[in-house]
Amino acid sequence: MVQAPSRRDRARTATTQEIKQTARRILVQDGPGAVSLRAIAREMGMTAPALYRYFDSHEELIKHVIADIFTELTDDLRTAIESASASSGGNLTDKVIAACWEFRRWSLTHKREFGMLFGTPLPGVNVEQDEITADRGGEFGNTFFVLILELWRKHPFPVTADEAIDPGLRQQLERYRDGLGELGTGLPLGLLLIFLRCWTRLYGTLSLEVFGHLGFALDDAGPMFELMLVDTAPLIGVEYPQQR
Amino acid sequence: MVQAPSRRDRARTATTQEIKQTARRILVQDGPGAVSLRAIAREMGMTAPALYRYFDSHEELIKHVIADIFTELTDDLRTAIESASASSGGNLTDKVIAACWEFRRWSLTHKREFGMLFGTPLPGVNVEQDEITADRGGEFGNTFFVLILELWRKHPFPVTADEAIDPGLRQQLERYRDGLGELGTGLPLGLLLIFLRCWTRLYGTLSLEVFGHLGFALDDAGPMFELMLVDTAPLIGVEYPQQR
DNA sequence: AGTTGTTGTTTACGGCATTAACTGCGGTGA
DNA sequence: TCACCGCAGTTAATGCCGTAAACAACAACT
Repeated sequence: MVQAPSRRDRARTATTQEIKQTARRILVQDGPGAVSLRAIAREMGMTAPALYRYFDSHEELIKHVIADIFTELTDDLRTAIESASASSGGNLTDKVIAACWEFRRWSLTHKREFGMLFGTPLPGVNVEQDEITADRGGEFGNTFFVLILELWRKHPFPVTADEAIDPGLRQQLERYRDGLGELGTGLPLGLLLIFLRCWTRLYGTLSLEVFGHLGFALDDAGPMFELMLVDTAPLIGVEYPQQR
Repeated sequence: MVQAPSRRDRARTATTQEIKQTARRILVQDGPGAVSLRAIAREMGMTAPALYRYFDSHEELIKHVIADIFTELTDDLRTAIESASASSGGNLTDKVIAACWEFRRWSLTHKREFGMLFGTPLPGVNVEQDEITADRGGEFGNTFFVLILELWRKHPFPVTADEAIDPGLRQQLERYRDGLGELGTGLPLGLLLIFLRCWTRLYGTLSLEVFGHLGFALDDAGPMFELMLVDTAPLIGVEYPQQR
C-alpha cells in the first residue's frame, strides 16, 4: 500500500497561482487535451479532488488559465508597442506594424496558448458568455483598436460613411460602439468596420499558420504574413515599408 | 444482469458506412468531443471493441469521418458552382461568388463539421501527414483553385512576377506548384500567391464567424463576409456586383 | 460433421471529472 | 489545557473514455 503524501510532505499549501501555472506547463508540454485535473494534481503532488477547493470545476480552471494567457499576451503586445514607439520616436506606423509582428512571434512561440484563445472551443468550455475571459479578451482587442484609433485621429484615413453602411450591419456596429464605452463615443462606424476587417485578416493569416492548415502549400508562412500586412496597411492609411 | 444484444437481435452486420454515419450524427448532435467509440457503439446497439473490426483506432475512424466530410463539402460546392454556371450562362464571376457564398452557407449549417475540418486538431488526431484526409482536403482546395485558374486563363489579371517574389517564398511556391501535378504546370507563381491570399481571407472571415469569435462585436457576420468578398474580388480581376 | 474465419461479447486496465465521506492539523475560545 | 471548528487535503465510488486479450456464436466451406 503506497502512502499518499501527507500534509507534512508538502512544503506549503497550494495557491490558485501555482495551480494555473502547473496547468499552463502541462498545456505547453502536452497540449490542451492533457490539461486534466488529475494531471495537474499529479504534477503538484496532490490528488485531483483537492483542486475543487480552488476551482468549482475543470471548466472554471481552464477559463482562468485562458484569462491569464490573454493578459500575458496583451502585456507582451503593449511592451512591444512601447518599445517600437521608443525606438522610432513615437511613430504610429511603426507601432502598429510592431504589434502585428509581435503578435505573430508570440503566437508561433505559444501555439498551444494560441489554440486555447483562438481555436475551436474545448469541449465543455464555454468562453463566450463568461465574465473574466470576455473582459481579458476585450483588453486584448483594445490593444489593437487604440492603435488604429490613434492612427485615424492623427492622419484620418477614409472610412465608409455611416449612411453608406448596410443598415443591418450599421445597427450591429452601433451596438458594438456603445459597448466600447467612452473609447468609442463619437467614432464613425466605418472605423469599427476597418478595425474588424484588419482583425479578420490578421486572425485568418495567423491561425492558418499556427494550426498548420497551410501545410499543403507552405512550410514557412512568414512571407505570406508580410504580404497580408502590405495588403492591409492601405486600409488604415499606411504604406508598409518594403525593404528590398 | 442485463443481457447484451445477441447476434440475433441485430438485424444485420455493421458496415463502415453505418459506423461513420453514426459518428457523424453524434458529432452534429453533441459536438466533436462526444464522438467516442463507446457512444457510437451504444447508438448502434453493440459494444465499443467491436468497432475495432472496422477501424484500427478511434483516430482512424475520425480521420475517415473527416475525409467523408471533405468530399461531401466538395461535392456540395461543385453542385453549387455548376448550378450557378447554368443559371448565368457559364459566367465565371458568378461561379466563384456562388462558391464562396455556398461555402459560407455550408459552414454555418455544419458548424461542427467545419470545426472538424478547419479548427484546432482534436487531441490525438494528426490530420497533417495522413493519406486520406490530405487527399480529400486537396480536392476541396482544388475546387476553388480551378475556378481562379479558369478566371485567370480567360481574363488574365495581374500577378506578381516570379522574379519579384521573395526568394524564400518563391522556392516554397515552386514546390507547391510541383505538387499540384499537371494542374500547376506552367503557372506563374504569383497566381498561386493570389490563391493563397484569397483562401486566407475566406478562411479567416468564415472561421471567425463559425467559431463565434466575432461575438464581441457582431451577431450576424453576413455583411462582413460580403465586404470581404468586395475587398478580395479585385485580387482576381473581378468586381463584386453590389446590389443596392 | 468438423474446421476455419468473421463478428461480435466479456472482462480488464488505466485515465478522466466529479461527488461524498472522512482525516489530520492549526487556531480559537472556554 | 482542552474541546471544538474549519481548512486543506485524503480515500472511495460512480460513470465516462480508448484499448487489448480472451472467448463465443454463427456462416461457409471442405
